[in-house]
Amino acid sequence: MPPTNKTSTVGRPRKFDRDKVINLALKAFWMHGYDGTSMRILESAMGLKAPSIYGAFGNKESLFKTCIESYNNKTRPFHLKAVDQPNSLLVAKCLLESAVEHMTSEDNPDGCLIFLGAAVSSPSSDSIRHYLSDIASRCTLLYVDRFERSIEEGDLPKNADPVLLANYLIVVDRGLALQAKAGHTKPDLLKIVSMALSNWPCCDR
Amino acid sequence: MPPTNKTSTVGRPRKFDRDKVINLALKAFWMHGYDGTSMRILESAMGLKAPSIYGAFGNKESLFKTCIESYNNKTRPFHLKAVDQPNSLLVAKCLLESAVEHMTSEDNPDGCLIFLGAAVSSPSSDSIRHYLSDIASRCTLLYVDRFERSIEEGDLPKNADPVLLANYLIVVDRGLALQAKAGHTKPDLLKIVSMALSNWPCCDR
DNA sequence: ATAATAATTTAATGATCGTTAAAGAATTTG
DNA sequence: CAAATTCTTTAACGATCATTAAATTATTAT
Repeated sequence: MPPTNKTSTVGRPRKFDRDKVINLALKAFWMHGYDGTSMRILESAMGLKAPSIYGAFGNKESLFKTCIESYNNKTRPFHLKAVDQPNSLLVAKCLLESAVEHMTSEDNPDGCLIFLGAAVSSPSSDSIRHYLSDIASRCTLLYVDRFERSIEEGDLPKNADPVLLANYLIVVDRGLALQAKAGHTKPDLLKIVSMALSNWPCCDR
Repeated sequence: MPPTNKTSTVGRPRKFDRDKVINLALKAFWMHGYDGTSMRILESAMGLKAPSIYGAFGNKESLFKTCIESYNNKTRPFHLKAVDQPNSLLVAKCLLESAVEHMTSEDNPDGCLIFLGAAVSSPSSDSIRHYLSDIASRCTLLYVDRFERSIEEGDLPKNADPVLLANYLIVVDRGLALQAKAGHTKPDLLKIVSMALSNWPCCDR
């Protein structure tokens, strides 16, 4: 049985909120990356001692994956909102603009946990990199499917390449993440988004 | 006096070629990033023991900076070739296409040392991140200047924004680097380049 | 030859890494 | 109450981190 947020009915109850400390750990990973976030950093970020962390989450890698899961749950609505837009240009616009919002929000560290985490590859964390790359791939597929629908619906030309369009968006998205991490501001990034969308092959507008 | 490639005339001569081991270290950093590249990795990559490395390069950080310098010297010709193109579209095309070539070359690790190195930020390597971000900024400026010239020369409209154009290229460049690191192939990336350039605001063509 | 110098080798340093054993504290069950 | 269970705390584990001291080796200068 996997660990849940509910403490067992017997024994000493935990005195921290699981979701709350996941969020704290998430921000630590987001700031420093997987390798850059030591257990000492996690301890102070989460306000817990190592054995409590291990008791609740297994080890550092599974804590990281738990954080990624939480991160995905939080960002999924943005993707669903994007693919729910009425045409492909609005899909792309919605994706990139909420990405910029997400990457430059006051409440969050700069950049994107998934994209930037996949940039690192210490030998010890190759499995982390592949894990994150897989997530990015699944995310791309969501947009490929959406653009195939756009071709059927006629808001993209018949000869449009859904895979290319989706990959293009992901490349811009990734680039924005690195640019945000390098300290560029939200207005600057939004200008780039609008330029990146000015070549979109719409049929209607 | 800073260390040079020439061994002092007196004392035991070094038995390794400085430039050669810089190149070996460079590839190690390129593969694993600054933090991910331990001294053990460097020792085996360079075929040297730690004290020889320290003797020749100071410490890990200054070895890294030496590698970056070498990397810059090797990539500078590509940028100079790009800004030497006759108009801004060709400048952009040359930049992105040689970037893809560079990031997916058989001889090199995937991605871009500068861009991806700046993605990480362990507390210990914040200075590294800023160092790399500065390099990227200087690189951007090169293209800003070039596009200002393009406006004067008339191959960009008078109302074009050179800073935006340069930043757009850098964002795409950074995105391509992450995409390459995630395993995407050269043909895929070149298709994205051509899409990324299809919105270029040329006056002539 | 001897002295001086510098690179290499071996082996170790203290710090920090992720992880865990052992003991103490808090709760439910019988 | 006592027993059982589970979390927290303290303190440590071996491994690895970047770095260096000391001894050895190879070369030039005298």
